[in-house]
Amino acid sequence: MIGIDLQDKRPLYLQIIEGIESLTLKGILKPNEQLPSVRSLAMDLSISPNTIQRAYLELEKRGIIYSLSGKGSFISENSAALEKEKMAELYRSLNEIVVTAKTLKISEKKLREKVSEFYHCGKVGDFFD
Amino acid sequence: MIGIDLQDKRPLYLQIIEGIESLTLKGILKPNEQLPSVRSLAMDLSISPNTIQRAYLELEKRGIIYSLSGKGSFISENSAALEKEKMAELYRSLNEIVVTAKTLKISEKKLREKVSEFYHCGKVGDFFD
Amino acid sequence: MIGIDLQDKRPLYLQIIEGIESLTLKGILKPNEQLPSVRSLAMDLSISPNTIQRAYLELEKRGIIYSLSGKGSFISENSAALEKEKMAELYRSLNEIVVTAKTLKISEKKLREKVSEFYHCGKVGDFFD
Amino acid sequence: MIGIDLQDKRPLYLQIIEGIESLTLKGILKPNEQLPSVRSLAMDLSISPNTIQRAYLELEKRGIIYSLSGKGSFISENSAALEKEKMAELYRSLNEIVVTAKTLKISEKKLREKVSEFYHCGKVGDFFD
DNA sequence: GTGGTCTAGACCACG
DNA sequence: GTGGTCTAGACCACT
Repeated sequence: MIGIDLQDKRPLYLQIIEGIESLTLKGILKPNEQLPSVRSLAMDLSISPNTIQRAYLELEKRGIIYSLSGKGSFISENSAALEKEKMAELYRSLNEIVVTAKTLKISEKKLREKVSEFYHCGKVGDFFD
Repeated sequence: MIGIDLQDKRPLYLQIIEGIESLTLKGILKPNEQLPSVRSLAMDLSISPNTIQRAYLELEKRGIIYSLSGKGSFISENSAALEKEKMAELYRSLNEIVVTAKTLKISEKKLREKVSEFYHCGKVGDFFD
Repeated sequence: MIGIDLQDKRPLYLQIIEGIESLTLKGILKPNEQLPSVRSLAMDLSISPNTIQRAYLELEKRGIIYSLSGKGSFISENSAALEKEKMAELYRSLNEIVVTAKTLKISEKKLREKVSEFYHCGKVGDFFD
Repeated sequence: MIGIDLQDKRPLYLQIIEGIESLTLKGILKPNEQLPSVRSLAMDLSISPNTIQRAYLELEKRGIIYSLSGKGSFISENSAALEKEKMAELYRSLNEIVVTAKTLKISEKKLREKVSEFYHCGKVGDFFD
């Protein structure tokens, strides 16, 4: 379900978080759906259960999932909040890029063209499947 | 000339590198201009000379500056190369963002509008003064 | 595994880099094999961990090794690239020597004879054991 | 007469030494010929007289030149010694290269071919004129 | 004075 | 335990 890249410089627990967030955004993981247990996911990905635990804890803190002791972890219902958060983050990045582009004297027109180009034939570098 | 942000998560030496690259791109630092010495910049920024040294070393390997033992460090001449490098990097980031935007179901139109908006009233998050 | 020579004029970190590159070329270090940790190698060689760290960092930038924070450092897989790089470097040196030999009026024949001589009974000045 | 390269990593005084040695080897500077004075050569090359002084001192120690106080510096007569020294140095380098070539599994035949190739069409990277 | 190398500590995030 | 960053000193060669 989630793919992790050991060569990736980002910490493993973050890759897992982003993987689950991504699956939730795409609607593959639905509200109240049960996540794999810490131990089984650790087995699947061949990494330490500690790392999974940490990811689940952080996801709970972010409100993406909720855990019921003895029962497991589940996707929470407020996926709308997640979506808003992600969009805000994306616009912040976009703003930064546009500002940098200006200092590089890239025209607004050129920038908008590039957006369209990438929108239709952008190569994906996705980490999840 | 260069400001550093201790709150920033990025390592100090990277902030210095990007600061000097930025000043070079903006034409504030001109080819063959002498940079502050390792020690004096360290004093100015109240950080260890070692950290400055590391930044200068990396800048030299990137071809942004050249250092002469016993004389000082200087901006190198091929700043055109730097500009191209930075543009490639920027387009890579933009591509990534556009792809993410698609998965968030943001329309191409909306994206282009945001670009224009940021282009004209983008708040700057600059590191220099 | 690696020996360093304090008498050698070249900086320690370079000796370490070349030591590991050499062991990799010779196939003694294999792809994905784990290197000694920064601290343990520092202890072994009785030098500062900082110096090892610097060498590992440079090796990673050269693509010889990859480092995973919290896990360790490993030989990377594209050792073919390393071999090509080393060969180009060697031919460059050889070219320089031949040119110098010409200014010293050493004949082509003499030079080729010397090559054969060294090829069969060349004394090694190796840094490893 | 001598060209120096400020960008070259080798110290200036060494570049001057090698420049004069090279001119001597080529027969351009003849035994007992007077060298430019420290001050005038410093002017010519736009560098500090200290640096020239250091080069001349070292050349005298090596027996390449001799100085008469109040009269100037002159090429000494034993240029044969210089030539032998340079040849020994060259063969040492060649030996080193051949040994390295063996570890790279370059055949003796290939190496001899390369020598001939470079001998006839070697691109020069000379520092003197 | 300059850059280049090195030491012997330290703290952090990660697994 | 690991690598990554940083400090506050030091010494060297060079100009």
